[in-house]
Amino acid sequence: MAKNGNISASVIKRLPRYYRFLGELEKQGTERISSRELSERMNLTASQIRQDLNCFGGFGQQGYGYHVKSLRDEIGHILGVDKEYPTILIGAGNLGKAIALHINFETRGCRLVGIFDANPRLTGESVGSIAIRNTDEIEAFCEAEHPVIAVLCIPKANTQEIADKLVQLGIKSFWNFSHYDLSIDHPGIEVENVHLGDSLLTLTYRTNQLDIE
Amino acid sequence: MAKNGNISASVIKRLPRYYRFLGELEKQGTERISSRELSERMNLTASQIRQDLNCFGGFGQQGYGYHVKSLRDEIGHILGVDKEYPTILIGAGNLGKAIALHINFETRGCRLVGIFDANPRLTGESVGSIAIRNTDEIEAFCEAEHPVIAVLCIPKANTQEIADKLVQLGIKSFWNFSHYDLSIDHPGIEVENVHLGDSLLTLTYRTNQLDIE
DNA sequence: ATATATTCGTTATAATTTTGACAAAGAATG
DNA sequence: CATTCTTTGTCAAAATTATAACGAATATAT
Repeated sequence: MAKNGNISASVIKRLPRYYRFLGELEKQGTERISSRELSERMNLTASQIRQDLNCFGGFGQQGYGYHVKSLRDEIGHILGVDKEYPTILIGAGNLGKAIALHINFETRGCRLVGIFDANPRLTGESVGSIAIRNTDEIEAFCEAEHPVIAVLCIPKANTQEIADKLVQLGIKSFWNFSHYDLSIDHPGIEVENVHLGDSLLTLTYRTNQLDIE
Repeated sequence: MAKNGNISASVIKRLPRYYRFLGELEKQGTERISSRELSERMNLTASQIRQDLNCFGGFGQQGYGYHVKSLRDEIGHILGVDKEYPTILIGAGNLGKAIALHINFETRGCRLVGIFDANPRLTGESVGSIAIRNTDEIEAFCEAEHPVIAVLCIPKANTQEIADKLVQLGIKSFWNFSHYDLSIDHPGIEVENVHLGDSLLTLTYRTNQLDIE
């Protein structure tokens, strides 16, 4: 049933959104849904939904549609929400703290196990239930806990250096919030750069266009 | 020179990144750069860079390349970094505060002029140099200050309702961090949904693939 | 001053992504 | 139980996006 070949990035980017919408439907008690109805709610085409889902398998049934709970479970499994990748966060400034508190890592296959900051005055302070450790403890921590994912909320100047070091320590994936385009040439390392500033700038552009047109 | 027709979203999304890289080059004292050299630094093709830039005008010169400072200024102008759109932020929780402090609004054409939260215990508290006001003051504030952009850092349950109200009060653009896909049907309203959870989930997926393949 | 090398802007080609069409499978109806 | 309706999965077409190719303009070197 699973015909997972290699899935394009465009499809992958839509999966979490399907997962969310199906979650809402499930919460509302909806048992089944057709691609047409889902497409209306999500503001895309039914054809695209069917084609996206068929990258992974025939989850639907002709004349019926999709069973909401089963489909959501399938997509969740594909995304890996049932994993528990040990995750560390580097940089406990405003953004780092907010990410640590605001993001539900557990429901996304991650378990936040450590927070680090270079500022010794933060050492010992807690963010939620997790104590902030000093950056120089990272190495020992990694050797003991083997984290797989690192969230980077650090200034751009240090980012490449720290990331390279973390690769040596076994980190496989980076969720990078620093104002720096991280790229790691090693194969088998994944990077997700989040550029909030870029996101805002595209909105400024579009706001600007409203006035012009 | 400016042949700005209607530019595709794919191009727009790359502009802030060009702007950043050119800023770095300028800071390093680089005066000129060719599309080839820039493409190597940015990890895309020279052809794409030339085609992207030519959506807006011929900023380069054969045999020379692009003048870094001029090109950066042009792109900045296109994006609207020289604007001063009055911007308000709703929701002064962890994420809202972090965004207010962490994002440099001024360099992106925005001026953060007000922060609001429904929790009365936060009223009067300050984030950076801006006092938190109670949500019920939004209406009067908008009538006095005419903000154009709203940053939403609020729970998903209230998002649509608050956004609709803000549209009535003259807000044109939304930078939406709530776990809700905001869509406004009015023409002339722009929405940039930022789904940090979705971003993490795509990383979980890719981390998962590393193990499988 | 001439020749050679660079590099852009633009057009053509290729690749990717999205949309549309329709047969087949199953559900609903009378 | 046969008929009609719904809706999927899949294939084909269209649209979009990215890459390559190349003439023309300019810089650099001899």
